[in-house]
Amino acid sequence: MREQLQNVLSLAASLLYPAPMSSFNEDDAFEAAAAPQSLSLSQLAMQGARESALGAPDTSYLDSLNPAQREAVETLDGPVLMLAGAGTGKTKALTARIAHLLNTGRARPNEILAVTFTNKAAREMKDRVAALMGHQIEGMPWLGTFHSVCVKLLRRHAELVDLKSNFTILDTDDQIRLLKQLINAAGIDEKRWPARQLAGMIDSWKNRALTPGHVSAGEGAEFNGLGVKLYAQYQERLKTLNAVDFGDLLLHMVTIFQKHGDLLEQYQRWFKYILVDEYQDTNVAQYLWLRLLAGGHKNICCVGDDDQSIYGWRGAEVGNILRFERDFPGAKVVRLEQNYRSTPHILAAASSVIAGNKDRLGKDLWTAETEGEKVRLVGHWDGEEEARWVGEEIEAMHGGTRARLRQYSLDDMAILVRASHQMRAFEDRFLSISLPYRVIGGPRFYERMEIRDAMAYFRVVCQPDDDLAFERIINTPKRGVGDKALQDIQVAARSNGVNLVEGARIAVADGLLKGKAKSGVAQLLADLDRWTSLNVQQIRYGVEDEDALVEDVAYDPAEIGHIELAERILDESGYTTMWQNDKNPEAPGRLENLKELVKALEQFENLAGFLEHVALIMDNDSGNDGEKVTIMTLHGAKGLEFPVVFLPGWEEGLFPSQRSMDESGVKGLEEERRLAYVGITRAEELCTISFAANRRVYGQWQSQLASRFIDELSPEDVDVTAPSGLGGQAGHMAGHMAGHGAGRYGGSMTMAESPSTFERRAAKADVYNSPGWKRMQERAQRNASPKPPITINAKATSSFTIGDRVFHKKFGYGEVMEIEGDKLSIEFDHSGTKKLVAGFVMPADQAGDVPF
DNA sequence: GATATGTCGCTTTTT
DNA sequence: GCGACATATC
Repeated sequence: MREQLQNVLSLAASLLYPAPMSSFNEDDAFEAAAAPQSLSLSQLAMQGARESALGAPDTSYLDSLNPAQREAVETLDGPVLMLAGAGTGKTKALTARIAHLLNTGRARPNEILAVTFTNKAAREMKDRVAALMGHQIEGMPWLGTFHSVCVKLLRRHAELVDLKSNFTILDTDDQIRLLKQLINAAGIDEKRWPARQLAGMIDSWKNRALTPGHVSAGEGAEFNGLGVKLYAQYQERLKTLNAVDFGDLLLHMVTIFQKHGDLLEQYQRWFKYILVDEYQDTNVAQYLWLRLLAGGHKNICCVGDDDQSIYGWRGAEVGNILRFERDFPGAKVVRLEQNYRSTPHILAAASSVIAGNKDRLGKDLWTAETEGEKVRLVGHWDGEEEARWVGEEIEAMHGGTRARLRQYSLDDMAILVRASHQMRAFEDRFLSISLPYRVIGGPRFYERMEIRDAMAYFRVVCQPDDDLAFERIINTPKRGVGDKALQDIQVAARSNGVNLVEGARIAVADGLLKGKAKSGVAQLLADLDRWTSLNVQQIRYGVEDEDALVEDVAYDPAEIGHIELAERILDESGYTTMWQNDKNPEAPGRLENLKELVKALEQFENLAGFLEHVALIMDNDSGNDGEKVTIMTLHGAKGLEFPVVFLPGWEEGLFPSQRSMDESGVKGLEEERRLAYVGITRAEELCTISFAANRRVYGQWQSQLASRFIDELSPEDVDVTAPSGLGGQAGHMAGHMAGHGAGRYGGSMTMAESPSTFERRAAKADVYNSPGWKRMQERAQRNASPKPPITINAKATSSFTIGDRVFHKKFGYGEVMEIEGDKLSIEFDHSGTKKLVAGFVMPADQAGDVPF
């Protein structure tokens, strides 16, 4: 009770004395962070509600828990490791635990640190806690992803690592561009030493919380002996750009906590309880960060499943979960083993696969269910047939015409692939049969060129030190500024020790630029100044809370809102005009996207807030319109569940991925196996695994071997299903291939023969003995004979005559107007007249064969 | 400096 | 079989 009184008092204090920037003052900083201005009333109301709840706490949320879950929820103090198998209700337990902490008065909402890996998980947790408590939990500012929590902390203490609190968060693209510059400056061949690779190395160092000074000599000498050196230079550049990358968010906070014990102690005291979701996915930096924060009271509850650790390639350490008990002696370990999601066969099949892994903490999943279909296994001739078959299955199940099975909504069905390039086959097929689908994790809205360009403008306006953004916009739209002019500006900036915007100013003033370049840059600078003056810096970083990142700022009526500002930036810069004048068929779509971007701004108070959101939340759960089949990667599917799941492409090299095995050997293979486990356990009622004998890889036909994971499935839980509803499509396939082949490359293409290796594996999988397989084999042979070898020569197909309708990938459809040798003059329907080499276009009727 | 064509390398997985 | 980047040509 005394504590509660204190809480209320300090809360009141926080309202009277705003927190100073970047300082820690326990009495007010956290309060301000968690419960500033507008929340005061609801916060106080909640305090009251809880106090009354203390009299007769409503703990009905405990009633629906099973004994293990209940134990995990009620063991509030001290370290707890919750080993939660797939579908065992771990989110339920986790949220009940938060509710319990609040309900028993152990902590106030803003004293609980709860971290997840994805924004989705964070959102779900927030929603479910709210549902349990019967009202919105407004004061849980520290429930979020590792990254978003760290951004909040880092904004407050930025100066401790020589940053300003309005630092920019760079995405991978910016990171790569920056590294490229450094590699070029170091005078080594960027071809042989690609920036991507360096980025990967730096990432892995950061994941292990290694600053340049801590990288071992051996590792640092990688990358042509320059690894650490470039890393150090990169960090220096980030500092001058006032920017951080993703890894820095964690690493800087670890550094700060390690260096400033007093600050750490204050945070240790503040975060009374710590909860961690998906603990098996934590990397070393995250682990250290958690260990530092939990170091005082050790009230840390980690939830995870070692069998679902699938992010080793990103630096996740399964070891973290395996040694939890050593890190936190006396830890209580609770196993959640009752599965509420899948039918017995699905569960058994998944267990039989994962049993192949060593070093497991070991869990025995069980279910009270008794009914259910076996896992289905289907072999196909090639990837396109696989897609066709899946499409037909989905249609049948959607129509409710599958024997023994109920009718399913398209939303109930998902296709989970190993690698995103597998998605195309399904997309193509579904488009041609008009089966609605949604792709999760595809190219994202915010990664589109026009969106990144627009955001680069916003970035420069918000944070003028952001040279990368400036480089992006300086000649977009064209202002007559080429490489030469940009170089002059860079030199001017460097020799004066200023950012590129200022460098450009100097270059204009000193007459370094001439003609078009000069006037173009001068105009841009004038525009930037005007926009900047209109952009009120409404954020006071360091005093923010989860909902309102913004201090109340008295608006000058002369000032304009950020939405209007954004529109003006895009118009006045000429960026909108640029796309309006663009004749490419995709230009209208890009303008649409820009409109959407401006619309998205409505949800934010200002440009800076928007930029931060975009940097951290690369969500794209748009398109909730109507039923759709979901297509996504296995990684993306973790944490989700679907009544019907298709797992295509179970072939050696693809799944398990060759690369994974080459790079990480047995460890890599085991991670792939866990991925298989994750995939199977996503299914509630029906799980269908498939593989193809042939697949096109890099445009080359390759024969495939059925995956070793197929051998590992327990036979008694699997039905070998014959592909059905096929036949008579040889002509279509040949035509399809010709359509592709007539494209740009057009070299010769030979269809592989049916591989005997495949047959051997198939025999093991018992496919070979099934009537379905025999039929398929026959059919395959029928199809195979007219098909390969097909030799296509681009030149041969390029005999056009005047008046022919043709198709070009970029320019769309058009008509041949003139022919000079192998050059055609084509009048495109939407892109004007162009002169092109014949090999670049295909007859319009052939193009019709190719979806899009 | 901008455009059209050629070349290379590549595909896991993402906060 | 695609896109990023380099080169050639205007």
